[in-house]
Amino acid sequence: MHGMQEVTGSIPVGSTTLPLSFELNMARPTYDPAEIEPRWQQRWADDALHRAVDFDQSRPKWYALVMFPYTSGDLHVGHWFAYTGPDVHARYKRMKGFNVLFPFGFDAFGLPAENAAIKDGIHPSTYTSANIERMLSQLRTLGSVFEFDRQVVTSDPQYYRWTQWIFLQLYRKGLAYRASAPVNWCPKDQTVLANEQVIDGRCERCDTPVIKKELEQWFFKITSYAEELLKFDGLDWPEKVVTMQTNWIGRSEGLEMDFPVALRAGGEEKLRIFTTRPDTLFGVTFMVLAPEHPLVPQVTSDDRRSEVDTYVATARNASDIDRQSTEREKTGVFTGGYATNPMNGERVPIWVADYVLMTYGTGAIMAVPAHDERDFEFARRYGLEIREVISPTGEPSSELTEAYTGEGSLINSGRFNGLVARSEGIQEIIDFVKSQGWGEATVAYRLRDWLLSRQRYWGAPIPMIYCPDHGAVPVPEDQLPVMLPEQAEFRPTGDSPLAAVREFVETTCPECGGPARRETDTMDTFVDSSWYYLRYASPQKADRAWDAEAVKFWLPVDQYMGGVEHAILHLLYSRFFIKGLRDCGLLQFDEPFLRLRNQGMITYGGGKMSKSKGNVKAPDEMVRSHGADAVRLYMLFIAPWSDGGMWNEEGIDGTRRFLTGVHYLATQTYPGDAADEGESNEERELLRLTHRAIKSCTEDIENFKLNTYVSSLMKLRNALQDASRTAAGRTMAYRRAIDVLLLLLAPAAPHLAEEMWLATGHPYSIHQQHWPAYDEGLIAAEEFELVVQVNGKVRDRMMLPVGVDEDRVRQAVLARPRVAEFLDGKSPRKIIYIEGKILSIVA
RNA sequence: GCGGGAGUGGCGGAAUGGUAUACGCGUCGGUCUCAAAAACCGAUGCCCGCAAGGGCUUGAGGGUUCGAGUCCCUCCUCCCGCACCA
Repeated sequence: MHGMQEVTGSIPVGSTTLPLSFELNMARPTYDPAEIEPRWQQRWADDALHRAVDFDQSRPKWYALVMFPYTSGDLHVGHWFAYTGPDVHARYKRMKGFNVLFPFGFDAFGLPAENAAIKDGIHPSTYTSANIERMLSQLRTLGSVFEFDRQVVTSDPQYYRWTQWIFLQLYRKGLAYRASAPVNWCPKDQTVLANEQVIDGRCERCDTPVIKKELEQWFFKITSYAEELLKFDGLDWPEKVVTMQTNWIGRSEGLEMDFPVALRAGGEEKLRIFTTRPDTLFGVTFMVLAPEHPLVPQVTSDDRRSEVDTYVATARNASDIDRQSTEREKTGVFTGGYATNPMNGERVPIWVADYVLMTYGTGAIMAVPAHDERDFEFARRYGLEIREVISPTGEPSSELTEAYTGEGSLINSGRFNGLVARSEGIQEIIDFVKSQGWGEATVAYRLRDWLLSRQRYWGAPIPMIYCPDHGAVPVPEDQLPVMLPEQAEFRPTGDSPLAAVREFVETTCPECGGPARRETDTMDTFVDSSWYYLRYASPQKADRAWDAEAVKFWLPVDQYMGGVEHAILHLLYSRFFIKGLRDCGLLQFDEPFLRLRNQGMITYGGGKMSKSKGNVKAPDEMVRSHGADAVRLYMLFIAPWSDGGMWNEEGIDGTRRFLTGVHYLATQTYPGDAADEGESNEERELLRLTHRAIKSCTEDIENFKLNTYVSSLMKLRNALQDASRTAAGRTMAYRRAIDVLLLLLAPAAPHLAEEMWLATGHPYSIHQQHWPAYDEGLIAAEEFELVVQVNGKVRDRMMLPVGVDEDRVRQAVLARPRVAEFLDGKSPRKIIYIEGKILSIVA
């Protein structure tokens, strides 16, 4: 025994006094996580306890997925925080009777490995496999139920072979194409940068402002799905993510319309513009072309030529931060050319200015300074005319000090005067423009096609061959994978590293057998991650990307969990892939992820943990000193899973104490002689709090409110500890309550729960038990505490039987001396009774 | 600028319009100990009061209500996303 000393006495509990016997000075026997945790992990792995069963029709399936990590180094507590919640949820779903698929893999291609390779002179593949080993061993110590048998690694040739195959399917469908485009270029590192490597217009690595460079690139035609990607019907996604994607796609309805322009060389050309405000057409006082617009040279007059050329050259070389800043004063030059506004026949000057983007709409605008803030600013600066065509009063304003973008009616607009701006005005003018054949209603999207080629080494080679006679030819499918050559100079030189590997580049044309060159660019890693969740359905399949039946069985993903930083790119790309592959006839569903849940971020030392920032906190030491169960509970308890927060490990003692307490209750009171089942008040009370705990734990896990799930477990433990010191501690209800505590604890602290399950005389394994059910009828108490308010303040409380009728409540309350005191002789003007809760008296 | 989210004890946080501060950390007191740690027991929002008790309190200010952390209006602060998108 453990120096236990029995003391008897009494403590007041509520209004009654209960007999009591409790232990003093008891150093609680603790348990050794280092002994029990690895033991159970081994046993569960040997028994394949958590294996998903393909084609099992006897249970509902549940495909739970966490976003797979980059192989950039050790797992840190941020990863653990992210994975513990989903792990608990998956375990819970298994106990609820689901056939759960919960796989894990690694996003292994990409810049982290390449950068480490450049820095330390290690080959990216060596670096990557070392990290994978390390991360896997950490995940095992966490006691997670990820199914590692289905592991997917994107840099494995048996995986990227199918990434290349998918590229070819999309290419054949016309969804992948090659075109010249401006890309991000870092002048210092002499390399192209991925969009996500450009932070606020600067190179992520050297902080140099990035410029645009024109290069031949590969694109996926995601824009042809812009409209469908705006639909989220049937998806249970966070509002925030839906909004972000919707804004990113940026749908705008408007008018495309031609303005005739006289060319310098003689003749006439049509300048096409896009506007969302056709109702302001009579307010056009100038036109603006983007510097890259093809008509610029043709409309520029001889006397303006040198100035225009200089401006265009400067704009092309300007860095993104300079060009995109809204703070900067707008600049531009007059071309000397003129366009005609078909609406009123007026001649309007054509300017070039870099506030107009070649990449949106048609790269040209009609400027209406009176009703557009940007045009207003520009007109002010260059002394251009500002003509009001919309007025809130219907009368011209005396002076415009800023662009008026509000409601009003049309003025100075010929036959359209008096129409309501926006709604009516837009419609009528579009109809008129259409009837004249000047243009038509269109929809513009902010979304651009997905630039997928990278001039980088560590990625899947794009499976194309260039033949002098046959042009771009796809690599035949039976020649996949196009292997990434092991030896290559991957330091950035400004050229694709693969271009320097002769054995790789030199090949023959699949069409004619003549000499040909391979494509030397590799694919963006977002391509790899756009389909990995399909591979999990049949990861070992050697002769195809996926087994159609397995995909049909498991997909779509029921619940996808990860950081909100992937709200746009990864999730949008994945949705595009599914729709594209569906249209290739390869899939029969429309959306990859039915339900999406985002965890919050764990910050440390003022920011997101990342290896490059050096503020990483590893969980390993905590696991050694407190055990995986305590760390798991702490991860759940530290903050709401969806919020995250600042890392702080001071509270870990609390979850460890809790587990020690559970261990104590389960070992010290079992096996004891339980008295026959009775119907005592204590037993009914135990039953009540047990069912109450089941209810709140169930609801909390369902809703991913995992911090309150843990606090419910703690409340139940506290209550059982109190009960253990009374006669109630020797009843069947108490023993059942201990069982329930262990079952409810099992998803969060799987090792201790299993150990105690056996220690209390149950058969292996607790993880194959059913999640306990609760009975609402048993939760209801027999008495309730009525709160009495007088004039809005709580003045008294009293115990009453449940179901007591209102008249009796009123009588009882009005008879109370404290109530009389606060009524101070006045008679109540109004009495409100909320059944079972509160009685509010207004005097 | 536009869009989204959030402001509650010393700290992390909890609260279907109905007892604000659950649960935990920390702190303080106690038990045990030569002592300390651990463990256990208890107290712990703030102010006044010996006490009984009273008053105040959810970023600020108004409003609706018998009753507001929660709903409405005005404002402040912080975080996240997009940002010259015509």
